[in-house]
Amino acid sequence: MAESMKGLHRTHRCTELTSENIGEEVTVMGWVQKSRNKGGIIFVDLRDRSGLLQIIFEESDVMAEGFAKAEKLRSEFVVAIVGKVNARSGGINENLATGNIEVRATELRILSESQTPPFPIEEGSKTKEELRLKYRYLDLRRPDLQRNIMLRSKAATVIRTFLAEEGFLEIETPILQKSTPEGARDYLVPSRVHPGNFYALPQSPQLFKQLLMCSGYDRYFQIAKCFRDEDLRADRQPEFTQVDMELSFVEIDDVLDVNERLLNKLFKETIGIDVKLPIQRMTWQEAMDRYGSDKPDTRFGMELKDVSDVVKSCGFSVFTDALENNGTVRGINAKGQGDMPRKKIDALVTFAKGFGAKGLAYIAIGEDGTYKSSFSKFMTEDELKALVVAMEGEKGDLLLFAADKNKVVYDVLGNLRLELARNLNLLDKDQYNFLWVTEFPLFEWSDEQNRLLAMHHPFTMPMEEDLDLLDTNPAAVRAKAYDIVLNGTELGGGSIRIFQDDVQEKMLELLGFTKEEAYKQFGFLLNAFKYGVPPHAGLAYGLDRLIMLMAKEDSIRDVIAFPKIKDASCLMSDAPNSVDTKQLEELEIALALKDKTEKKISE
RNA sequence: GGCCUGAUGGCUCAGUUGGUUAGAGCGCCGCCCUGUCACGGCGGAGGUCGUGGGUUCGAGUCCCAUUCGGGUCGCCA
Repeated sequence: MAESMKGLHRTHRCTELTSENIGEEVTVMGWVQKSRNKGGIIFVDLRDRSGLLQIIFEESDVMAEGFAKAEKLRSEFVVAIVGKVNARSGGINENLATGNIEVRATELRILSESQTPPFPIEEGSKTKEELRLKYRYLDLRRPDLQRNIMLRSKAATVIRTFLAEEGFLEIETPILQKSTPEGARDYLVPSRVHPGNFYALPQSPQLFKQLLMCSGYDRYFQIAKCFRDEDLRADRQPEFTQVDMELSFVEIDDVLDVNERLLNKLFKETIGIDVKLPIQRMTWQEAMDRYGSDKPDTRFGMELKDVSDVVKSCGFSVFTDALENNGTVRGINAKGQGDMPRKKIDALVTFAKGFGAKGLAYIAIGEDGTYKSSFSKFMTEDELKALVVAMEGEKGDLLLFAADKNKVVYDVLGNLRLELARNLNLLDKDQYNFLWVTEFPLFEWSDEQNRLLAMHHPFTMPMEEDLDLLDTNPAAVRAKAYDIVLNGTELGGGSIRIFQDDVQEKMLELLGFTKEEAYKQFGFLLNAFKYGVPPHAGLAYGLDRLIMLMAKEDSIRDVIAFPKIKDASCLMSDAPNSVDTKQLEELEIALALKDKTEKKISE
């Protein structure tokens, strides 16, 4: 039977008690982690979100009735205990923050009983995530998850405080928005009042924050929920949180500066890490050339080298054909991996093929200086040697080459580099390497849609130097856009915005919008730009990823209280679900389901 | 949508080339124990091996399909 806590007030969390409290009467409340019944004496580890505290029950202190109750305690019972803090007369427990004290109970109330939980509530759980997510409310009791969630709260507080001190205003923007065709797939919300019409959940507060700049709020931020109806990954959820900001009357350096100071303060105050300022900057082109990625992990080297010139007249047609087709040949040097077994190299080849490579050429340099190579028979000894020299290959190294269109080569080697680093354990989670990547291309070409797409978004300002290219060679135009990268993860990104309606119209035109379509989609923004708009810029962080890296987790599910699984459903609540026919009728929505889904619905 | 991978008591796993009553640790239940903290001792319960077919004298094990998870490519302005 559950008892009332009437008349009791919790005085401390478990680990708020220290040896300084010895002799005090305290009231603690929490969950039974573990009960150890020695017969005439019972030890209970009490748990709350602060940690563990040992409670000791003896009949001389709690009376026969209290002792009888204590004997009934099982894991996850919720209890209130009044007692006196004592120094431990037994040995101290070095593993516990409160290991040198214990509370000698004088009163016990069982506030709530518990069934045996379906999996152990403990740190470092080995239980399948599937089960933990089904019982997420129990999973969230585990210390490691509680630490993550508390870290997240702390981080949000530091961010709010910092930005407020810097003159940013926290302003909310609508969740029910207008759907736009650019970018990710929208989550749609049907309108009852306007049958056949839909709101979209925001992919980001982009347009609204720009309008806030038009309205003179000059520095805005928001910790904003965003939604994208795309497939999930370990670091991607359909709903996620952005730390979103926008500033007026600024240039790139202003934005980067305030954000560097934000990151510095954030990492210092949450996890005690010193972020060295200024943060390194690298252009997009340099990042691609050196790391094959626009979000390079700079914790290790193994940089790409362009060897196109070295091999342009060699006898290996894989290389020369690629060069003739406007491609390049580039390589990476896996130092000291020359003795990698054939089987592992084959696995790397398979890995590379997953990123579009037709194959992967390699030279393994033996400790005796001899070459083992997949293409030695197509090259002269001198040609091979020149290639090894170009790659700075030494005895015992493994050189890996990709030859293809630039995009493929970057992608293959960039990912191969990461794969090797993972295999060779080169990634130190205690090291935090920040990097600004700047001067992104304004556009990228879509083969699928046969048109230019905005690489960042359609409101990104081109670099002044490249404005002339908008008419002649738009694909070469660079943008005033920047990403903040941490250990190979894109933490956030932003740009200087277009604030002239004519440039914005031009941009939309290049993206394939007619003027009419542009106004239909973004008219409220384009019109706003006609009434005096300050130069402005912004940046948004993926808060989940940020916390994931700070907590050294591999999945953002570990820093989100109630995450969704791969198919975007919730294992705990079973969302999404089918709805009542009446609800659909109200919305004037009829379903045209394909067989597979229909079956699922009728269940 | 493609590829890879997993599913065996409550949890985590083992299960040899197909061969009797499918094992272990932890947990759980009962009894005992006044200094435990990975408590200890004794005893006990608990599994149609994700599901459905097939091959076979015989399937946890082989084959096919399917469900439910995870990773990844596509996708993610």
